[in-house]
This record gives sequence, C-alpha cells and structure tokens, in this order.
Amino acid sequence: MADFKSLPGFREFYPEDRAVLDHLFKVWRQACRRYGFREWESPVLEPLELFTEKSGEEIVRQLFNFEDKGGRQVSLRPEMTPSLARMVGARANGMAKPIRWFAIGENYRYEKPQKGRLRAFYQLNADLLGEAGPTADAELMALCADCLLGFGLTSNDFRIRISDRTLWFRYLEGQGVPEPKIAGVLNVVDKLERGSPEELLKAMNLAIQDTACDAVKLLEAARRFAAINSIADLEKLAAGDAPMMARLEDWRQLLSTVEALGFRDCVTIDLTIVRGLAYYTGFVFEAFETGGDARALAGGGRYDTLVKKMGGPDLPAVGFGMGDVTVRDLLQSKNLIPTYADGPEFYVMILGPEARATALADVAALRRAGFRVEYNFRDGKFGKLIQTAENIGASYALIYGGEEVAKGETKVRCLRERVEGMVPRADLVPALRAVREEGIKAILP
RNA sequence: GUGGAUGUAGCUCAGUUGGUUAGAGCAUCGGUUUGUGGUACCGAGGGUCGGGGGUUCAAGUCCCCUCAUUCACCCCA
Repeated sequence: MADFKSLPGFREFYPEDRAVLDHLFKVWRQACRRYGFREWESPVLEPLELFTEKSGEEIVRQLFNFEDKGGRQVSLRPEMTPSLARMVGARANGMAKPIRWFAIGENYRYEKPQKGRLRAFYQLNADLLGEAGPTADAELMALCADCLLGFGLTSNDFRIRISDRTLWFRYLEGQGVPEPKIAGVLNVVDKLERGSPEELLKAMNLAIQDTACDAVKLLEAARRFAAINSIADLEKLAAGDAPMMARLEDWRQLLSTVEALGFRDCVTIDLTIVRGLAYYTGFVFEAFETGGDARALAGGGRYDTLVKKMGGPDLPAVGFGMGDVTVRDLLQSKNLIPTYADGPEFYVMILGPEARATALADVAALRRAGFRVEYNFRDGKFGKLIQTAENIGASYALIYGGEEVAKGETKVRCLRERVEGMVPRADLVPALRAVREEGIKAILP
C-alpha cells in the first residue's frame, strides 16, 4: 500500500468524515439560501493567467499549476473569485442587481501542509455584486456570522473584526505617504502584530523608498491608528478632515445596519486587519475564533474594481470565503459535530430460502416508498442476523421466516426497546410510516 | 522554501545492553449442535517494523540517505 498513498495535503474522507463535510455544506447552504443567495460552480482547472492576472506572477509559487497535454499553462483554482468575476462580468449587463451568489468548492494551493492548512480544502464563497453602499457589506457580515451560528456556535465563540482600507488610505495620505506607495505600506501594517521591530523597520523602509517619509515615525503612527477601536476615537482623529469624516458616515451606517440585523455582538472594530491582498478596496473583515488558537475562520471584504479589471463592467462587489478545515477543527473542539448515524431504518432478516422471494418483494416495495432498507444476502441463523442488525445500527428488524410468510405477516422488532409486533404484509408501507413517525408503539396492540 | 520532533497490524501501543518464527488490547471475520441481540468463551485473517543503503555472525533496535506525518518560521486569495 505504501506506493499508493494519497498525495501530501490531500485528504481522504471515509464515510464518517464525509458525513461531517456534508454537515458543514448543509449549514452553509441553508444560511446562504435564507439570505437569497443562489449557488453557482466553475471549473476546477483554469488557465494560469486567470490567477496571475489578478495577483501577479509571484503567486505562482503557491499555485498548483502545470502544463497540460496541449501545451497550455493551467492551474487548479486557488480560489473562486477570479472565476466569479469572469462569469458575472460576462452576463452582468443582463442580470438583476444586486447579484447574490454563493459557491462551495474545493480549492488547491501548493503549500507545505500544516495544521489548518492543506493543499486541497473546501471553501464557501459568498458574494454580493452591484451594490456599493455599506448596507451590502453589513449583509455579508451578517451572513458570515450566520454561517457560523448555524452550527450552534455562539457570538462568544468567534468575532468578526472589521477594518477599512479606505480609512487607511486617507490616514496614510495624511501622513504624507504618496498614493502609489500606500499598498506597500499596508502590507507592512498587516504584519504589525507578528513581525519583530527590526523586520518591520526594514520592511517599512523598503515600502517608503524614494519618499520623504520617516519609517520610524510612520510605524509609530500606524501603530497608533491600528489601536483605535471605536467610532468616537476615530471622530476625534478625523476632526477637520472632510474625506475622513465622510467615510465615518459609512462606518456608522455599516454598524447600525449590522446592529439592526441583530449581529452587533458578533463584530468588533479592529483596524489591524488590512488583508494581504491588494484588490480589496474598502471595508475588510475577518472572523476569528475567540478561544486559545484564535485562528481565522473566514475573511472577506469589498473589491469594487476587480470585475472591471477582469474585463467585465464596472461592478462594485463584496464577498467572503470560509474554509472547511478551521471550522471543522473549531466545531470538533466545541463538540458541535452531530454524531454519525446512518444505519438503515429497517434490516430485513431472511431466515430461509422459502422466505427470500417474499422478503425481497417487500424490500423493493419499501425502498420505492423511500425507506432505507438492508437485508442479508446469505441465509443465516436468527441470533446472528439480529446481531448484524444491531451492529450496523438499524433501528428496526423485519423478520421473514416460515411462520410469518405463511400468515402473510411481517414481524417488526424495535432493536432499542426490544419489543415487537406483527403487521399484515398488505399494510406494510403505511404501518412502517407510522412506526417511523411514532415508534414501535404505533403497531402494538 | 528553512528548522525541530515522530514513523511497528485498520486504531492505540509493547518490543530488554542488537539475539530464534515481531506481540497485546480494541476493531474485523468465523464459531459456541439450526427463531430472539449489545456481555462471555474459542478460533482466524491482517505487518517487507515508512522506503533504500550501510555496520554486524545477527538490525524493529546502531549509522547514512530518502519519503511521509507533525510543529514552528515564510506565506496565507
């Protein structure tokens, strides 16, 4: 078997694992549908340029890319947003706005696997296109929260940290950073929490090369700004700065919408979040677990220029992604994964060759009626078969022996309660529907 | 991409200073004299000890390489 191991960073899902994945998808899908989002899908394999176009050549190191037999440079998708931008862009003119779309798909990144990061992972993507106002951002944050609350998590288990690249741009302009350099400075800001002082200074110096700025002072200013966590403090700082004040109005609208929707407990202002990606243009947010590891569960933000950059119309957009790996870990640690039970509802025990044809006819009828039914392929002894029914997790055993077949009846035994009753074969389907609803007592005298 | 730790049955692990044919528990399958089960008893299958090379009369055990897992860094759409 050693020669056929699965590739590093790729997971195999045995039925009990696949059931967990199904649970994640189900909760996500339900939440998205409640918000009026429609599901879409795109190819797993795409032209390499689709991804380098948006993120630059350096992204190739993280891409699962290769040359196909036709000599095309291709890559497994590392994310779905470029495909979304292409699809929406192609038909946006004819679509009713705002567009609410979600997708659940497997994505691939060529990285060294470690905890919470694999080479293949599933991700929920939800995007809202065609609405530029902060109410759309609020809607996405609410959906993001509901995609976590739907598992039984509470607002104490995670927090959505909201930040704003627009605000950062205004602030850094005010600090004298020329516009083309701001994105680079924000990349340094992104590392404020993790980097050592020397590394940060070095990175900042690089980012403000050929400008009049002072790296030490700018780092200090960035730290001060990042530490702000209330609208009131932002107002003090923005006094007299008209664009900044205007942006704060957007903030107030965002937060009041989030509050009106009932999610104020789930969000917090945290300007340390800037997101590494340059295509974000306004509000950005990340959901973190509040427990020990504080790992990121989801991330997103506004990307108003991307669709146009991908060749589509000028279409404002906001979206987020949520991965299956960290969510699964969190749910496991909180004991919020439902127990895996998918044994058959009915196990048909065929006790001898004379009963087989009769039993199989009923098996088929029950299956047509929508019941989950299994039966023994080879005739067996009673004790063995009832043990099998128990072991595979069946709820009820249906017993077909000489006695039952002769009387035209089926014996139904509840494995859990260890009681049994007789049902005429002619009434089997309606009788078992009653049993499914009310339990074995439905057919007891 | 860099560094540390770890690889023995499906799972959890034993395995003496190197010493016969590598073990246990759980799980799986079969049985305990042919219609009532979660316990008990008996039995079976299942391992090139991650892979390759070396040292030795002898390697699961010591050495080298490699692969994988895992943790940290880098990165994180």
